Amino acid sequence: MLQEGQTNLRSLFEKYLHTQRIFKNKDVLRHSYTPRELPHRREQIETLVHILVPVLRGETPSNIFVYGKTGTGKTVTVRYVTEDLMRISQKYDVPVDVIYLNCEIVDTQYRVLANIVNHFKEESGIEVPLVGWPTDEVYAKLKKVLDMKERFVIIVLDEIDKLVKKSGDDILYSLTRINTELKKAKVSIIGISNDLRFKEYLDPRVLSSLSEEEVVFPPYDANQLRDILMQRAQEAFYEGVLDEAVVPLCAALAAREHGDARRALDLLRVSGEIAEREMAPKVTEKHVWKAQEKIEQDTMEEVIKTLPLHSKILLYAIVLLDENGELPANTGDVYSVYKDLCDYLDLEPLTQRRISDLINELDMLGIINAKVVSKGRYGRTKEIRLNITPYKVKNIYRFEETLRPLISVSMLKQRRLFYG
DNA sequence: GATCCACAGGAAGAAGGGGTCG
DNA sequence: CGACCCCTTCTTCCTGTGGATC
Repeated sequence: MLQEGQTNLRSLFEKYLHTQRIFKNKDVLRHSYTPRELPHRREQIETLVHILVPVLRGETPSNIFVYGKTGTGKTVTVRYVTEDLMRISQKYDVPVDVIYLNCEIVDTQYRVLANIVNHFKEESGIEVPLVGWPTDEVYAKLKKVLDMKERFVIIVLDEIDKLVKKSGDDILYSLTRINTELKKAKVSIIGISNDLRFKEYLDPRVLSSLSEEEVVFPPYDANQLRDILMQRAQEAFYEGVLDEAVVPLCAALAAREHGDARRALDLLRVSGEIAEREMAPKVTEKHVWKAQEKIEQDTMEEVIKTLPLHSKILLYAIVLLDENGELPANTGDVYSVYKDLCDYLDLEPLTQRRISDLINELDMLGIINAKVVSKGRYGRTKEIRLNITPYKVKNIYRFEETLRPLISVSMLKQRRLFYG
């Protein structure tokens, strides 16, 4: 029995092992990968280098504020330039430290300071615990650690908008002025943000010192995305497995979504994964379309999972109407089914006024379509349609304690609920 | 043209959570 | 710690409305 199971398993593995390989190195397509060349970012690279080059002459560089939408190459470019700077600085014997912090994770004043101090822990022997110390003591330690020798410290604060939104701009105020309190070390800051309005939240004093220099990253167009993908595809895939049309299609689809290079890379990677699973010899346009659909479905699934409870019940009411062939339905229909579902779950239903707003929210999220129409004599209402398959919704609810009972609910023609 | 349906969606305020300050 | 404010969610009450039908 066991013997047989083992052979089966082995042969199953072998079946996959010996099929055509698609990926040579999939990591090249990941967001975190820093390529050797950055196409179409030459201008930004040169600007950054120009701002940072004083370091090599022993002068403090300006603080830099970098902004642009997601997937425009901000992070990867800053990493590329700072890594190069580190390399060159060793050659010129200038001590430079680059500290990269992602403020989505390091999102409080304390954590930022602690992370910087701990960056030097091997050299200084000082380590700050992740919680517990008073903030000003960490700040004092930071000054001490930085000032242990002559050096330049470049602090990269990625997604700096998240930090400011959560913890205010005090930390930035301290950091931009820390140089006046240091004798040996010099600190510069590179702030990266994809929220342009974020500058409005800043104290004018912080803003002026933080954005001594600004570097803007415009979105890529389809041609530029194609170049980026081409370059990565060469390293990521085996020769000849990519159909000619694949890269241009990925680029075009991603360009439609405000020129997001991450999206383009995801598309290419998922296309390859789908082709691999299908054991296809080549990645074709067909796989790209499937990948596009899969990515959209995945994000949609994520959105539904995080919906508040009553929006989920409301969505289920629409799902039931859809299964019964009663879409498009209007607000009143949906509300009455929703109320019945609340009854069944033993929950107080929300008012129709509130549900009307929730319907608009689902519409904004693209899960449903709600259009205001006038039916003359028969009133003004919304026409509500479903944008996903009922099956997907049920699949998600299957894993949720409170909503699982709904899966066994169906609806009879007279719109009476039936629990089977 | 008047009527009138079935809501849309604005206003105000209650209730509750979260954060801040002295 | 309470007092305070702000924000979100939700209710109550309300006025407004496009166009088929009378």
